[in-house]
Amino acid sequence: MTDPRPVLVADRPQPLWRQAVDAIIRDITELGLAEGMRLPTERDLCLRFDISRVTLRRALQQLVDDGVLTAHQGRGWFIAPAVGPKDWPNSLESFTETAHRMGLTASSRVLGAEIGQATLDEAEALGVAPGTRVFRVVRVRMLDRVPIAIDRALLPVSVAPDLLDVDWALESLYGVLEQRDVTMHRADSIIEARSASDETAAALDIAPGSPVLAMQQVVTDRDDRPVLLSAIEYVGDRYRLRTTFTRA
Amino acid sequence: MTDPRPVLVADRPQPLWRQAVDAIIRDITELGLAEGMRLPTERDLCLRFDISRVTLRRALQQLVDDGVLTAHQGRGWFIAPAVGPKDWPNSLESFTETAHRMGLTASSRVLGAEIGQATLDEAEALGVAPGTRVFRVVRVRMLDRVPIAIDRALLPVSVAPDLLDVDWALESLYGVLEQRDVTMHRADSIIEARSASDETAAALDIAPGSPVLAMQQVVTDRDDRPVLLSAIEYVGDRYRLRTTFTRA
DNA sequence: AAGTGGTCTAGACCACCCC
DNA sequence: GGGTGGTCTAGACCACTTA
Repeated sequence: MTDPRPVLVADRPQPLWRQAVDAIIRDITELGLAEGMRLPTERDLCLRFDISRVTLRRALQQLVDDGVLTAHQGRGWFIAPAVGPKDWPNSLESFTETAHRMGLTASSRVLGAEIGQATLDEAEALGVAPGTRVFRVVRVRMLDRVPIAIDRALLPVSVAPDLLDVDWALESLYGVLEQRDVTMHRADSIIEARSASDETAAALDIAPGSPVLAMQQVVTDRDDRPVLLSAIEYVGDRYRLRTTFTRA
Repeated sequence: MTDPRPVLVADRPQPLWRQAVDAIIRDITELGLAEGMRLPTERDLCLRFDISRVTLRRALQQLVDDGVLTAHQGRGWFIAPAVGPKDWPNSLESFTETAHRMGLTASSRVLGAEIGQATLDEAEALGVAPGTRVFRVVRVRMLDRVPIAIDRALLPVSVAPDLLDVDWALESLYGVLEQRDVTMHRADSIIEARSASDETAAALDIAPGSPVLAMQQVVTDRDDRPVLLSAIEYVGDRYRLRTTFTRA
């Protein structure tokens, strides 16, 4: 027989504890282990991965931080209740993603898509020079054909080219941008209640003056560079926004 | 001379690594170390706390998770850029605190304060039995005498006693609760735009049907136990809500 | 009593940064 | 080259759960 080879490779493209994290996640996803199920004991996992207990526990700790596992002293390690994006403190979701999560179909009616010049306010929010060429798209967002919101988005053409060619009635802005390697990491948002303007009311098929939930967002990438301005007005009784506030 | 005593006690009310975390935080705050300053080397800190390097690193890792420190390989440990409350993703602020931050004075007109029984919905949200004795207070919240919102708060009397004796026209609910050692850590919030009911409109001195921003919150303590239900309706054009969404 | 996770150690080697 | 953090180990003891 040959020597028993370590399950995890010895030379390190990745630290052993990182490999253990990946291996455990793979086990959970591939074996389809459900929430609440028990893992093998730490000592067994050490044998299986051929690593020390300290190293294994570093991996387990990481998985706790990631919300994958929980430990119960004297009992064992258990798979944590699955937290979907909805349980995440404040996940930035596109309209399309939210629709999917709720089992609905998102679509749009395009009211306008053009390339123009950034106004003073827009330029300031985006951190570019006034007059910079920007792409604008105005859409009525619908869930299963029901108009839910009117969405005015704006971004510098330098962020992503060729946006005029996209079929905005079907495509998701977030999806399109991510295809073009634009990362959207944070959205600073201002929210208020307003009366629908005549124009907005007509687009959304509601009475003028009806309450709408207006949200203005500056979306930035991982380096805090603004990539997108978004102004959405949701029909008051057709949308709810969820968020979480925490206190130090 | 006596024996040199360990800096950290040997018998453990707290794990050694936890004590090290506290000691380092104390150093930073008491010595007023500024962002970007370097800490002693790991080996020095081990000597000082009389703990092993593994244990020290457990503490340092915790401080990284808490956003207090950052490590640079080959260079040392550094104090992370201070994140003020304003940089905090979503700080939970009371109406009074927000007013202070903006340099305004918060006051209230009390529409009702009583002890009653929790309804089925309230009991479910609070995680108590229906009929549990709860304290309710309804207030019109004002900034510099201008009515801004109507606030309906509810909490089990078991959380804090004697709430009927408080002068709610002047006191802050958060302030009163914190005096009674109730910690408010998280507020899961649902936000929507609504038309003001006749009752709400009268209380807020606006036209019936005007848009209001309605926010319902379940406020929980550090152990995720619900301590407070809050339903606030803000006058549409007198309030804006700020929040931040992030993406994985 | 046996098994589980929780904590802790002393020592080693490596990768990276700076002089 | 010398100092720093990054990783890893084998072994020990404790606290908690379960039977």
